[in-house]
Amino acid sequence: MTKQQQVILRLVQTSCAHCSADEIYRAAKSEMPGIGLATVYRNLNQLSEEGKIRKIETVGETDRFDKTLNQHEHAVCRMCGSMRDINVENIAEEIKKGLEGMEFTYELSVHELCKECRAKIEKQQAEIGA
Amino acid sequence: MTKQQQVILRLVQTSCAHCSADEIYRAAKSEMPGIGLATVYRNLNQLSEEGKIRKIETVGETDRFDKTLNQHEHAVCRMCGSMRDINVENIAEEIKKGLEGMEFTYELSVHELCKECRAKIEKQQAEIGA
DNA sequence: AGAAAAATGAGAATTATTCTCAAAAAATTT
DNA sequence: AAATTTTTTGAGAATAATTCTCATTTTTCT
Repeated sequence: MTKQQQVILRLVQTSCAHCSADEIYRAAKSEMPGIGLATVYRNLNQLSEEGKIRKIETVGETDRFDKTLNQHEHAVCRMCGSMRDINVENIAEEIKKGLEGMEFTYELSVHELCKECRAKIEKQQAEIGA
Repeated sequence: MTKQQQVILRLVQTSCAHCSADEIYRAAKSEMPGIGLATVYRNLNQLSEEGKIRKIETVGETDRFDKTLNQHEHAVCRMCGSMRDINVENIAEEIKKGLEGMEFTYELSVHELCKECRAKIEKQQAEIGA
């Protein structure tokens, strides 16, 4: 673990919640002036792949990073961009409310493997096994 | 309604489902060679604001456009990018399934007005009224 | 038809993020 | 500890989707 990685991890864990890469970059820069933006991005992605931090991707917003690992969702303010945590269990309820009162809007992005691609992968694996 | 707008609307309604702006652009170009990309984007956004078509925004994917107006969600294949419709009523259920079996991943993007901004707006409206 | 308003198209601008690659740092081997 | 290999860094270029600008064209209104 390099010094840069340590600084970045600590910043995500201790400084502002729901930070953007750029916010982390500026914070990191103030204690390590030579650090590069690419390094910040590289490590943020790496740390989130390792499960040490969580990357929050939202439609229309820049990615943010969070220390909280357990499953929860986020709501972004249309005006000021502030982000707050919302509870997974309430989603269905909140969605229903939202659809009625238009108190909020949401976009659900689901990523899967479609039937065709699943079949393709299974075929490939069978070939390797043969 | 300009000719361009008519062509664009018709293409969304009749050609490929879940088209990207670029796909619409190329299709439009083949029957109206002079059309510009900016015009396609402009009209797609306008049409979706008018509620005549629907813009599908997804984390990590380029925007797509859909003729289907009623509320439903979409699932994108991680490998080939193909998109299929999924039913709104099953969201909570599907999310739960997803969390258990990791058959798919999802990102929920909620957009709202935070308390502070709501208060700000109400204050402004009160001032105008006074 | 003529004037005013709106829409178009070409290309520049924007923005967040990733990529490239030479130099620096870290890890490993002797 | 020196030498060698591997990994990581940092600067800036590249990318890619979308929006913006603005002169020109088209449409609308009278």
